[in-house]
Amino acid sequence: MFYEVAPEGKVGAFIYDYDDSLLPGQIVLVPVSKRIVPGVVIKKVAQPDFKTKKILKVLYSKPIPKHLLKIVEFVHEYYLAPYGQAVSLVLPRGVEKKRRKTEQMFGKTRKTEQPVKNPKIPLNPAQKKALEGLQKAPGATKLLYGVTGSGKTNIYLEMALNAFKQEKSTIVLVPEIALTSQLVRVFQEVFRDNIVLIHSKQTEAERHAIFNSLLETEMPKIVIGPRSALFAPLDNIGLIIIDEEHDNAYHQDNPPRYSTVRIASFVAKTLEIPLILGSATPAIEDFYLASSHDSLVKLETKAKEEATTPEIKIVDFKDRDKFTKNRYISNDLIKAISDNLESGHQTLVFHNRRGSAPLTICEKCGEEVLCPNCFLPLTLHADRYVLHCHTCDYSEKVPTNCPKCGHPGMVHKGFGTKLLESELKKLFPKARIRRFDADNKKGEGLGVLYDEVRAGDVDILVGTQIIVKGLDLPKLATVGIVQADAGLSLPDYMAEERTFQLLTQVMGRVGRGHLSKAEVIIQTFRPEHKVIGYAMNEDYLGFYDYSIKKRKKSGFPPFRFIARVELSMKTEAIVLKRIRELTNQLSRDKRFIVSPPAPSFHERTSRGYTWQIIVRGKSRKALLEACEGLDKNFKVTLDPPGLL
DNA sequence: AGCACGCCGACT
DNA sequence: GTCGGCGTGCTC
Repeated sequence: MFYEVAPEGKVGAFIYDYDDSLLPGQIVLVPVSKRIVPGVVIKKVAQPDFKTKKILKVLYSKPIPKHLLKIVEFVHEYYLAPYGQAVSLVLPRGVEKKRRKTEQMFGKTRKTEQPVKNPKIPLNPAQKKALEGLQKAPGATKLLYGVTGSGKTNIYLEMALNAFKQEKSTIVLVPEIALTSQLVRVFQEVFRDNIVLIHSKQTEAERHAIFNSLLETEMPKIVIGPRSALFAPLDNIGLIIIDEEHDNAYHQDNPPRYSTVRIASFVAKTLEIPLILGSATPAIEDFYLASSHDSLVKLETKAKEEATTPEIKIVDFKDRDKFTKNRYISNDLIKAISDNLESGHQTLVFHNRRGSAPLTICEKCGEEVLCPNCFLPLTLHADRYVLHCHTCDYSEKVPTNCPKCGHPGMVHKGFGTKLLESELKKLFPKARIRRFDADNKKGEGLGVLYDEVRAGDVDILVGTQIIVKGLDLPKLATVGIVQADAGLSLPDYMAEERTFQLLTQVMGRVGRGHLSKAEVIIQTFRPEHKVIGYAMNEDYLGFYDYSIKKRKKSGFPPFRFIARVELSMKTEAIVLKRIRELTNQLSRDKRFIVSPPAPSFHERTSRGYTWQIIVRGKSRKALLEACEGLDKNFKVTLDPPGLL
């Protein structure tokens, strides 16, 4: 008998033969050229007119759930991903490996299960209304726009409980499990050991074991995990929840590039189950889609009344009178920090740039020190006195003389968290200052820091965006945003949305009802900028309105689909020639808007030059067809989560 | 991913 | 003319 099998890898689906009969979705081992790789049986086919190889082994007698096969098909078509890449999403890493015998994680029968006690989830009137709204909303995908502190988790719980009572499983997706301990805790209180957690610290073998148990079990489960948890091999899914649906972590940035929200929406539609997207700052795209499908539910009442509204102060960076004590830290922020030190409160100093200085240039000839591999500027790390590449990890000693003209005067431009840390140390020598960003060593995890900060062992916390996701710091009185407009001038239609979300998140660290004092100090070169205004007023709806009009006018998502087409070649001349030819060719098709060629973010690598164009079209089908026909040298990314 | 094939420059 | 560099395309 002959079967179409999609093997893992950068290949399509092939036809093999096998003596016994097989079911679509069975995981098998097949030979592909000289390698042996795992793959999934797609379907039975007629004998082809070429000689086929044999399926070597059947790894699982039970096929993976049908919706996972449909996901493979969907990702293949919707993102133009090779079958093999799509398959890699639904198989755990190392399925082909033999594992030592492990304890069954949970049994097949009801007896071994800890029953859920009959819990009553307290819902306030606003939450009840929102729940009803979600239940009534048409279609599968629904957006729960709930302001911070409105209690979205209780609604998730109630819906998951309803599904559970009907013997159905729920998948709860969170951006990063480490930062979601609160959500996990409340779910555990209700569902006990019916919860299956997936997190990044699990080993390949542990994940494999989880895969096996989920595939085997017939009991309803609550699977909580990052984006990959969407591919849990559950047969009886009744509900999918994506918390903080706007979060960047829901986009996979290595191939196959996909949006978790888009795939989940597809799954919900095919299984005819609800998908709940929850956020206080939904992605502009998703808010638009939800409101035009009448599936938007608003929850605008805060559950806890004690929460204090923060006092917000804007400091114009251009006004040097406000920076007489320090170049980067305003007098207002310095005053706030000293007040907090006196009263035993904490201050968070936020700046989304690591290192000491992002640029090192020769003061005479202007030569920039670049990474020899990536050709991107090297960042100064003054504590170790090295220049470091944040892209490839290359590092070198700081040159004393210009590598080009030999002039003995290199200057460092710009500033990062390490510089802020040392400035703060000078200003407050007695304060306990802690910096936290991606430069921290392994083992110095967020958890350790979090405990330290909660215990009150830290006075001033300096950090980048990794510090601000979901932390609840009871002694935090002031948040200082060092340069709120950093990132607003990037040539990317997503730049404003990302800045708004980041600012909202940073500001949200304060005023959570622990202290009577809650203060945000926003330093910016552009105090008049609309986005900063919406963020400081916590006006998501205003920001949405402003953004959607802009998107409509300029023809960006959700009004057009985007494809980014990149070309890498060894010489710049050839790249330019060929990408210009492509631009002209695509521009002739009136269904597309083609941006002029621009150097990619990683413009030069040691292997060559990369340029890109952005193609936009109202019809995804037309866009897919145009991209499908391109020469293989062109690398296509559909729906890139940004242009850079 | 890994490997064969084939086109082009360098060299005995 | 031959060796080998690597760019290109295929794997059922």
